Amino acid sequence: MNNKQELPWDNPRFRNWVAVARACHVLERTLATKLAPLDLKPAQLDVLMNLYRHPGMSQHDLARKLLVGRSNITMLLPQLEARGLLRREGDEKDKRILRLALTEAGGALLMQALKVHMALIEKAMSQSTPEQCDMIGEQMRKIYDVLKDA
Amino acid sequence: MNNKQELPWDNPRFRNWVAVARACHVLERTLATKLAPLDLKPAQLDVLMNLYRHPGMSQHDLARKLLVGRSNITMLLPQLEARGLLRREGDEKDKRILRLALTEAGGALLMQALKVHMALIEKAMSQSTPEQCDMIGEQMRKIYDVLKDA
DNA sequence: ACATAATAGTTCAAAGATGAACAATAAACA
DNA sequence: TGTTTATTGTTCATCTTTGAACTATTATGT
Repeated sequence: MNNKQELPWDNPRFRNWVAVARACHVLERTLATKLAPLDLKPAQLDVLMNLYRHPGMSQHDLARKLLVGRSNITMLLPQLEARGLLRREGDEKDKRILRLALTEAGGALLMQALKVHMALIEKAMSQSTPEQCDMIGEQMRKIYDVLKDA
Repeated sequence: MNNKQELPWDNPRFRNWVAVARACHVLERTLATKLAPLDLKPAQLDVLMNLYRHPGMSQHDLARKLLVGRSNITMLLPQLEARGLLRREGDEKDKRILRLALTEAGGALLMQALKVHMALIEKAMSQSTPEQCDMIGEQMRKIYDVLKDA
């Protein structure tokens, strides 16, 4: 047997990444419960956030931003559209594309949800110094870049 | 309108946390595809890893380790048990409890999967210095501690 | 122009995750 | 002891997520 293989638990990179994953998981979970009063789920909040920042984006663009399949978007949007939180209108030039935008109500709900989200992130990240926080963000962006098309 | 509210995108903590979440998401996704040849999903690998480190743990303990509901475990284990990767046997003293342990085959598959997982994490984290890596882990453990019972 | 590729979005079936209600067992305590 | 409360694991209905077809539209190449 190849027992000479270093066990991952002795490897700092492994242990530290596990910590990242756990922190992510628990924050996502907590966010879900805190958003419940607004009748919003984290995935839906992600949609609203992206539409706020990139009005007029297509469903395909949105799916890529959210690291999610296109069909997921198709299933996700009608609920939000029915609640009057966003609009979908066909592109003039390319009839395949649906352009997405927040409605007024969508923007208002987003602002409420962002307060919740911000408060949670503040609580989580306020234990790090600004320098540590920036460094973490920097490293994570590197990770994303390395893996995004692997 | 309360436009004085600082928008989260201008807030370093927010931006940096978003980067963490995205890195996590993309790594999990990548892991899923790399694990596919072994017919293992990340959630199943998590089970095997925990049983390796904590043989004899109960399903309840496992659920808490994985930050997941007990029913999730109930649905997850039979597949792995049927593949002969783990054993479930009732506790002598407390007949409610099922004690879990890897089989030989489970351990062997785990070792294969760990190579894949390690390689991926190495690829992701090798861009950070050991000091940065440790600092990230340290901060993430703090986040977990703050949120774990919130 | 015409045939072929690629792209945007949808549909659908299968797999996963979740939480509430439940059965069996153990613990607390009167 | 007997009754109440907690705990463990399961079941079940519901909701998400996913990936593989599929349709409609646009781009590409000859």
